[in-house]
Amino acid sequence: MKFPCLAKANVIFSVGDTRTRRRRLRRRKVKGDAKKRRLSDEQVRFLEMSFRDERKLASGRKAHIAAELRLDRKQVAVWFQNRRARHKTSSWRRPTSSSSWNTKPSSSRNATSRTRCYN
DNA sequence: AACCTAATCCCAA
DNA sequence: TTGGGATTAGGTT
Repeated sequence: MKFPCLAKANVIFSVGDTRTRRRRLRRRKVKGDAKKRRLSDEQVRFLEMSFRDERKLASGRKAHIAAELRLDRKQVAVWFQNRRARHKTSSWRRPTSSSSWNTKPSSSRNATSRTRCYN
């Protein structure tokens, strides 16, 4: 398929917090084209606007955004997912390279802060 | 089935 | 090394 360097790069290792053992695959390289990283300013602006309005994509809003910005729905979904994830955990230092998994704040993981605004 | 989270990957800056 | 788009595995709606 599209993962040339993938064939034998199938690694299995456990992720700290008990939970489950995830099988992670080394990802593709995406051939010579597609060096379209980084969304443009306009796009980010629009996305942020929508994010403030409603943290979770729903209904046709995603499709509208995607159409407006000329992006894939997938891309919009990914943006929202990353946004949510990276904002939530911006309090405690994120792992940065080695050790990663064992180093959560251990305290103040409590709470009631499961507040998701279901609209 | 589409969507989400959590973790990770990976590459440009 | 970091930022951030993309991918993965597994869970939820």
